Amino acid sequence: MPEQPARAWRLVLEHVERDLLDGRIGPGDRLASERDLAADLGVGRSSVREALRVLEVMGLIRTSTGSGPQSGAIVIATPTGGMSTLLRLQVAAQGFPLADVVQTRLLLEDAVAAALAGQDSPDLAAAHRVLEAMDADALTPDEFLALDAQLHLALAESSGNTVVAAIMAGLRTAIESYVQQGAAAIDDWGDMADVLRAEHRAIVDAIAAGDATTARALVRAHITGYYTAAGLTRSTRPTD
Amino acid sequence: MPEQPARAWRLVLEHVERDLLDGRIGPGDRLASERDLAADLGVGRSSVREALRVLEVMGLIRTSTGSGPQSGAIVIATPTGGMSTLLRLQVAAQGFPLADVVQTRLLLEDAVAAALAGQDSPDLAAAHRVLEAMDADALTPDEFLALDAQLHLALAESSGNTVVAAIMAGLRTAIESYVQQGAAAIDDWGDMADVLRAEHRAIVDAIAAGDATTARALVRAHITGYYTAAGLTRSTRPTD
DNA sequence: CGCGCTACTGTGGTCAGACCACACGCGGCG
DNA sequence: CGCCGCGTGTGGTCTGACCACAGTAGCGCG
Repeated sequence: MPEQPARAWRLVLEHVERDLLDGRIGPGDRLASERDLAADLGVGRSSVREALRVLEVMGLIRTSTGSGPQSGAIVIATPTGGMSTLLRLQVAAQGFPLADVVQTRLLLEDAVAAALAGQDSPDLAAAHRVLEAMDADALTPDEFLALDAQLHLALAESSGNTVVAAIMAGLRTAIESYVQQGAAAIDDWGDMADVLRAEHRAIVDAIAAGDATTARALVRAHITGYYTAAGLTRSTRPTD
Repeated sequence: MPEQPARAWRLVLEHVERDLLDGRIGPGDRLASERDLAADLGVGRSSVREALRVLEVMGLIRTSTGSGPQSGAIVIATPTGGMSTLLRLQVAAQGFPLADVVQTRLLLEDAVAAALAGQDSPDLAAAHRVLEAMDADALTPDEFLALDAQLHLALAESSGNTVVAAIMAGLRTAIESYVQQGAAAIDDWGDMADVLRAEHRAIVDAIAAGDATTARALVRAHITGYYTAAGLTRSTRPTD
């Protein structure tokens, strides 16, 4: 073991993780105040803050000012935010090629569709609500894409796997700016929106019918089709 | 928009992300010094540090003391570390049920095996090296499991999808302590190790033969088999 | 006695300044 | 010419201070 030089903020991070693992604290509980943590662990308050900042960005805690039961750092464990931030930054820093992100999304969407189709009575209520919202006529591309993201996320959540849902949301966020840029490159957005609407309904119908094979195929065609049209198969730059 | 109260550290985070997206900085480049960043953005140095700490934990930068070209904060973009930390913490905070993590891993391993089997000449050199290392007789369960992780990771990396590889490494880390605990619950570890060795070779052989269907089936059996034996199908506690 | 307002207390958020250990690199010394 | 030492800039940490904020306790008034 290289025996890290025991950075103070890491001490705090490990302390909180230990408390979580041992069940001393859980979702909804308050962490000790920054000043108390600093005193307990023998580190400066700034080091405590650095650790809490990490936990906050990762979606583990929520911090609020003021006093009372709702103030301070509270364990929330909402993975989506942290996953989105991580993937978005990694894509920005070129740690993740765009193509790999798209491919991974394809893989997960495919699995989600198959899993849902295999369920006895998949909960498609949320998906149907979004489908109806997407029928509105006066949607801008950004609004439409936001609903599109909501639909795919609703399907992922219905599949019951929180990890897959969080990763999919993160992947989606990571390439959001690229997708929006791609939408601008599409000639007739109205046509494309109609095509996407039809594809969405076909996918949901196939899932409802329990036809996993068809659902998978439709999902693959839906995603690859859009990305090809938006020119996302080759590397693009988001802003310039 | 709720218009966040513009927290100072977030300003720094967005500034760095912008620089990354616009290509002003990239892998290998140095960030401005903490003091310079603080002065440029009009925030305190502690706020800069909180943002950099987040970037460091997420695997975006590496910081070193001293002077010279290798000192300071350097963009590295190694996603594995950040993904592992995120997933591990979320599991610890009960944001991710263990079952979902296992299921997601299964899904990804399955896809990796199929993708590799579909390649013309998959690069299995790394996998073979690990296979040989696992043949050693005097391996403790922990050592064996570490090699096992290395093998699965090698396969994921060979598949060429960095996102999938990073996520798989992260999932593996997240449940590491549970897996180790499960190993202790297995009656005859020597037998189990032999079974695992045989399964590994069968998987790699199926991939080399280009038999995707067999490879998928073997992978599923391999993983579910071990998790069942280790009692990881129901919720367990890592330490008590 | 009861209601409402105020001041207090404890929280995170931020900044400024100080000190340390460290590593590079330049310049002087042998 | 080579080597050693100190200067300089870096992150790492701590301290202390101040702010805004929210809940609460207590006081004063009706």
